[in-house]
Amino acid sequence: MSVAIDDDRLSETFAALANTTRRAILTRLSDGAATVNEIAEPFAMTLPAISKHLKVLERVGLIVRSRHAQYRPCAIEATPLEAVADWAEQYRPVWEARFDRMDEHLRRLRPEPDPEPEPTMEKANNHD
Amino acid sequence: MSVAIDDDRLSETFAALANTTRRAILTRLSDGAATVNEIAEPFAMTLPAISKHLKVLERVGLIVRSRHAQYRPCAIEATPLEAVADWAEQYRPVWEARFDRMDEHLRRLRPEPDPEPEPTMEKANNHD
DNA sequence: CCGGTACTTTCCGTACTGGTTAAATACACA
DNA sequence: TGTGTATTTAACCAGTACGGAAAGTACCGG
Repeated sequence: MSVAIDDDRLSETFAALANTTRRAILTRLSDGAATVNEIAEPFAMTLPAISKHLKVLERVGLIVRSRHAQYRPCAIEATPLEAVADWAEQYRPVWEARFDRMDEHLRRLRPEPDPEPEPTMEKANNHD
Repeated sequence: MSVAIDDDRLSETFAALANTTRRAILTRLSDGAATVNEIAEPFAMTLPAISKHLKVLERVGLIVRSRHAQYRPCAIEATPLEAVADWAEQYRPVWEARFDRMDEHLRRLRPEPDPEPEPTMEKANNHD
């Protein structure tokens, strides 16, 4: 099941996850939805700071919010994490074969008595 | 195979991945190691900019570098991506069970106000 | 209306990011 | 030695991120 998302979106998602507080909030919410005050309680920072973190998480779709009286309960929405997992999984073959690549490259850079005059490296560039 | 890394390290890794150029570099390197000039070639930015991106990737262990004459070839090192995949996978039950956690929470948040004054909001200095 | 609770917004300081240009470093080769 | 190539460092700048304090908004209940 591929849930690939736009490249910029993926950047924003990674940026949202690049913060221990925000990841801790997601952990908290995976146990069930909570209000802002409930979420803030374990953290040593002010409510506005938490509010801003929630805004970041909401912006990338990692949480959804509703309203009930004064309360603005938050629930986790993990779909973007599936995209993150999918993105990382594409490198599984790389981390499972974790050797050789540098050696192979050095072999190309430093040919033996091979008649290759310069280390002009071919650009096997199938990216973009 | 669990490759959990510590929380700050994970933040740095996510931060390193929160940039399309750096992710494109990883894509390029998954096809094989390359020198800095080879890596820079497809990008519309100067060499120093690429050099800094490589430094970020190296710092979190996403690439390793060696030296050969003037060349500083880079190779991908995908182990941190396994940690990222593992971290995201922990939320699989959440994204697979798309039942409504919000509803359940709203049910718990019944209109009974429960007026308990809780002014406990100590602010230490846990900057992240 | 008022007062209280639950948040959010605004403003501000500080620090980091991502890019630039110019200069420095490192190495190979003639 | 000097020149060319590969790459990094330094200095700088605009924009953004993360925190706090204070003020603003929204809703409820009397």
